[in-house]
Amino acid sequence: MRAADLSEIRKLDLFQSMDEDHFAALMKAAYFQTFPTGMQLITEGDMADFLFVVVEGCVELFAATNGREATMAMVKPVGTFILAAVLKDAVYLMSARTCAKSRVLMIPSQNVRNAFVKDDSFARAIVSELASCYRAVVRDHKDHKLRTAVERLANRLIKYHTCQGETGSLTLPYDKKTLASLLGMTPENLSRAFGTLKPYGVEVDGAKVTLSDIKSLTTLAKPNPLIDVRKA
Amino acid sequence: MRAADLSEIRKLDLFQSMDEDHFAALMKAAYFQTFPTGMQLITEGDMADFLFVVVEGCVELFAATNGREATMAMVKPVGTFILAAVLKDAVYLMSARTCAKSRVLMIPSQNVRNAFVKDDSFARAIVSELASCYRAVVRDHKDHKLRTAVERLANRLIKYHTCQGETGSLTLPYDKKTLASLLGMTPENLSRAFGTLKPYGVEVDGAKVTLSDIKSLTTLAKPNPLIDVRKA
DNA sequence: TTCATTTCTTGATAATTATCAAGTCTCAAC
DNA sequence: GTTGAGACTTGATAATTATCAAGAAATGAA
Repeated sequence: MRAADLSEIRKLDLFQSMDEDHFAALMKAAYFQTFPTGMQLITEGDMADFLFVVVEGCVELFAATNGREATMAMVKPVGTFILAAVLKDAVYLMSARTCAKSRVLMIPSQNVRNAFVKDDSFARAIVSELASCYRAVVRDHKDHKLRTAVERLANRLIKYHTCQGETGSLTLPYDKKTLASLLGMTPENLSRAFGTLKPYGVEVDGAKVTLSDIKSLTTLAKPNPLIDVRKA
Repeated sequence: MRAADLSEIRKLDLFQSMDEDHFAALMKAAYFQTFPTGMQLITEGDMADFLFVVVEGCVELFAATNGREATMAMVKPVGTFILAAVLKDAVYLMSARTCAKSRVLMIPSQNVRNAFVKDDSFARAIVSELASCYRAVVRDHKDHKLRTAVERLANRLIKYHTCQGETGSLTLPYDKKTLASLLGMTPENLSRAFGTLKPYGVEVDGAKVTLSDIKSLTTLAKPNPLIDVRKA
């Protein structure tokens, strides 16, 4: 691994306050690789060999059963995935594929668990990350159990709008097929949901969305801080 | 707190290998209380004051927004809830109420975080518990994104049947309204879903369900070890 | 017991969401 | 340019799920 990469990784929350020796040991065992778009990194059901850290690009977590497939989450820099499986030394519950050219750090599970035991600071960072992931899934689950598809879309648009600086317009971060699956609907329904939101000032042109009546959109969406995250 | 209670709690996975002094300190600050049925213990949005451990009885985790309410999970002995909120020193994302007379251990958040820092064994147990909770929510989320209501019910029945000894019949552990909400449907729809499963050998009489054709029910349900848990 | 409450079920209907089948559009390769 | 693939949209239709209303069954208190 290059020195530049190392110092970059060292800055990540997960490793920042870690002991120097422990960090070096961890990195010695790790792989830092660049993957092209569309590369499947892990498959649900496989044993958790590595902890993954997305340093650049974007990774889609998805799951399938009985011929159906659903996008579970999108991991952006700097985020980890399948931390729980690594800690429990269990199988992955989700598959992962890159949805952009991505730089990914792969740390062998056993080394993560070793470092976890040896390095208290690392352990705390891991727990913080795991708790965050947990809360994110709970939010997502609430979103799905308590809202209709149109409401989920409306809230998602408000979220993107907020994150992108509240300029009155926003850019969808993923293609519509992926966004649809993430929101738990079919691509056809996403199209129609955008149509439903037209009277609320939502205008779509490709990946660009303009919100001309945020007040009425908000009235419809009823965003809830206990479901919709501020950051990211 | 009574000595008998103390020794019982000490046996729980979470505290088992904890240092004696640390355990004593934690328990000195804790409350061990019995609550009647239907008591609301926490409300989503409130700051996480306590970590809860259900020692006896049953607690329902639920969430609400915009006039709608959904059961998110049921916590049975011995299980914790809102661990992530406590560790992150954040607000609860879910509310909780007892759905039976319940004995609950309440440990002040700050004490949990202190013990977490001081006691490595406790920290490891906490992480294991948190990772398990995380994986449980992921499974639940997959269940909802990848299956129809009838499929969710069929798999749930198979799960209960397995847990209760595969005798050809099972007892629903919650009332049907709660079960419906847990499965993400209305009570009316649960009734109809049971009707749909009749041709697959599912006969309902109150809380008792008999499965006379498990093979055909399984063919319909298509249980998946990456969604449906073995234990519990 | 009786009454009242709650739980559960059933029917009718509406809303939501999915599926199937074009059709348009963009974009890149040839 | 032409072609073809993939993304997206739209319409028609079907399946799924929810809502509203009423009735049956179980439960519990007086």
